[in-house]
Amino acid sequence: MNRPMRTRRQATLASLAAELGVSRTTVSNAYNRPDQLSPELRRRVLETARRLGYPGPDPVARSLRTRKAGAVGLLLTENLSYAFRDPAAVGVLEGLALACEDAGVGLQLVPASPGREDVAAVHRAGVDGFVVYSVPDDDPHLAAVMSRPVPTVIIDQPQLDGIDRVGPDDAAATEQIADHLVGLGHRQVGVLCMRLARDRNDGFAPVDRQQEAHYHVQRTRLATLAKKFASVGVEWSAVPVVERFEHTVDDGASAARELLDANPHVTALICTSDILALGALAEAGRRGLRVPADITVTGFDGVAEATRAGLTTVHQPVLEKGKAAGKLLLSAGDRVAPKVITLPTELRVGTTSAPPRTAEERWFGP
Amino acid sequence: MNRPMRTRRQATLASLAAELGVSRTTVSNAYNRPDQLSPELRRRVLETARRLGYPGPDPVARSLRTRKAGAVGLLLTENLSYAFRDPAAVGVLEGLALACEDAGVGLQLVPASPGREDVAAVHRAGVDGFVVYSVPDDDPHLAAVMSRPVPTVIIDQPQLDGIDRVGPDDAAATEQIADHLVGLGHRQVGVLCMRLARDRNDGFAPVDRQQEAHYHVQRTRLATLAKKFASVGVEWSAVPVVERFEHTVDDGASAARELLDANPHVTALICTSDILALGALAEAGRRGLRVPADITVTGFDGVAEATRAGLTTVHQPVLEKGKAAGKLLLSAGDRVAPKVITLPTELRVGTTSAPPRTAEERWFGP
DNA sequence: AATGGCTTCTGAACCGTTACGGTTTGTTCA
DNA sequence: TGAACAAACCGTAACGGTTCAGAAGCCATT
Repeated sequence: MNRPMRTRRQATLASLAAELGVSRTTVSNAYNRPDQLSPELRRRVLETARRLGYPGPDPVARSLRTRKAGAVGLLLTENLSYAFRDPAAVGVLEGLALACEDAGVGLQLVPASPGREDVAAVHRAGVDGFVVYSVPDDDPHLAAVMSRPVPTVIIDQPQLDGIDRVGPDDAAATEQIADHLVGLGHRQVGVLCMRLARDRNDGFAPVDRQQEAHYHVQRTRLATLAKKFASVGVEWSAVPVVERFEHTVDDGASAARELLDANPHVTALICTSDILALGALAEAGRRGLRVPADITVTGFDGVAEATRAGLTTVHQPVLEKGKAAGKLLLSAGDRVAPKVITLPTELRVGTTSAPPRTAEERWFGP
Repeated sequence: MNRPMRTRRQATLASLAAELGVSRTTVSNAYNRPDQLSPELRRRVLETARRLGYPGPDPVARSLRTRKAGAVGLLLTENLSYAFRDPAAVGVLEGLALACEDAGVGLQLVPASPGREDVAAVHRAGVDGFVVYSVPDDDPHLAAVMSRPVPTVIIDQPQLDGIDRVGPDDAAATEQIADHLVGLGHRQVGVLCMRLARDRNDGFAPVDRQQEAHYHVQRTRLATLAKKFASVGVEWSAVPVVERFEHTVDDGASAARELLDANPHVTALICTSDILALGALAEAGRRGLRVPADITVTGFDGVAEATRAGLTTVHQPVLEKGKAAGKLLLSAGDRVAPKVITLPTELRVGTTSAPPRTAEERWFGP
């Protein structure tokens, strides 16, 4: 405790009313509807409140009565650090926070611990709605949110029956980058991707694991890459895909190392996030591979760091994504049918992609 | 609305009890104290709940009765984008979120819009305590938080009477960097700082504005620099200090430009944040100034980007700062006296600081 | 047969507020 | 002079739970 402990029970609206000899309604009005009572009485109420140390109507009691919590909940991935370390996630968070601020409602981060399946926090959260971001399809927290009788918006998740959704067209975005690489002539590619399921698997991900991935975004991107490259004759099951549970630049680098050690002839590293791609660039540098002359590296998301590094990537408006989700949630109730917002993506060709070296060049230099 | 609208009024604990022909207490116990009723009855309760679409006890009503909201509020600077763009702030946020997750409580970002002095959101937030971070001393939201009868912890603020506080020893940290620069021989220095008050002033900040700064951290850092440099004979009022309202790399660059245009003989740019320092580095590069041969640049905070850039800076454990604040808040009540946690700082000499060039070198090259 | 100790369930009080539909008082105006 | 109306204030009934001190029933012990 860090404030001078009030010796007796906190003053309440009722005790204040009693002290003043007015009804509780009047005190309530003094705070909420100044036009409902004379300025003089209001002044007296407020002054007595100050004298008695009454801090104003209790927010929780008010919420109960008005059936408005004045906050929305955000459920995000099991790993909190991920959300704060990934610039794309921070962008979404910021956009969401901005939308909430605009509307004057709070944004509550709901704890969703990974280990203990402690869904209770979801039930305990006093919020008027939920935004769900980057959660695996089978996460029990997601199910818990769905069981709450409040509006919900999901970001970057597969379409759920009757639920608002915000996200880019991941398949189209992936096609853009795939077309770019195919057009440049790359056929021997490798992929670095983020975690595919809730269990840890730092290493190669076989095709079945790719197809069964619980993270919608990763699943879609991999599936689209597979389709695109298969269409130009690449046997996808032979394409190395390295997965990382954690999502850091260092993990991107180690994934690139693992992939290149086993597949030195790869001409392009396709990364399902910019962060991983930045790591791949670092690893390429360490190996003395020039980018893009010796190897092409591409990312995903188009975060500021990637732009600065000249990374070829697909940009998506992460801030807008969060904002749109917030607005959607806060305008629920106006609608009757669920709404889906698809955000535009844009291929940004940087300085990290080029045609592959020919076999000759590879042996004898350019 | 995005869920099949329940045609009639939501089921409540009472209606469920009535349906089952048991008391409300028993239904409540089915959810909160499974050991208080027979497994068989509990099963029936839960099953009937499912059938009736009862989502479990209402969080707000529960909060009212138990007097626990299960969330803590975070009040941060007027500018939300700042909090998400500054890696140091994100670190604090992450630490705080981790502490909250550990304790299973939510973390609610309380909207504190800059323009409209809408303090209502602070009063409306159903939280068990507040963390206040990086808010100007005279912000009305801060006053509003103080008026709420809940524990509060402040980060990076001046000591407030009877309030827990977490922060580095900014004065000591600043002395470290000042001593380093003085030791190298720098006497002609310039300073880039963040906003000093709530009004915008992009430009030089005279001494009185520095002294009256409403942001505690900035005020302390400037005051300590002034003291240190004065002690070696530098006339502080002649030292150029450029202020920026926004806190971005670009603003750091433009501030450096403004300062160097007016004071080309400056040998060291002291920045009160790493972000500004990164901008200063960029501007130095644009001018063809070599760092540290031609000019020394230092930062503050020790964020990852700064380390990567080899910036000389004072590191402070931002993640720990947030964590400590969270733990402190969540353990309030155990204590009776307010607690102050001072975090260690560490001078990290990178590759951006060196002795100043002599006048000769400046004219004729090294 | 009385006593004590479980387990299981209940009744009533309470948490602090706002919504709703009034009543009272005073002023205006035909 | 009295009808009409606005301003100011009030009483009651929720809002949806949790909690605590028992009551009822049952069994084992003394």
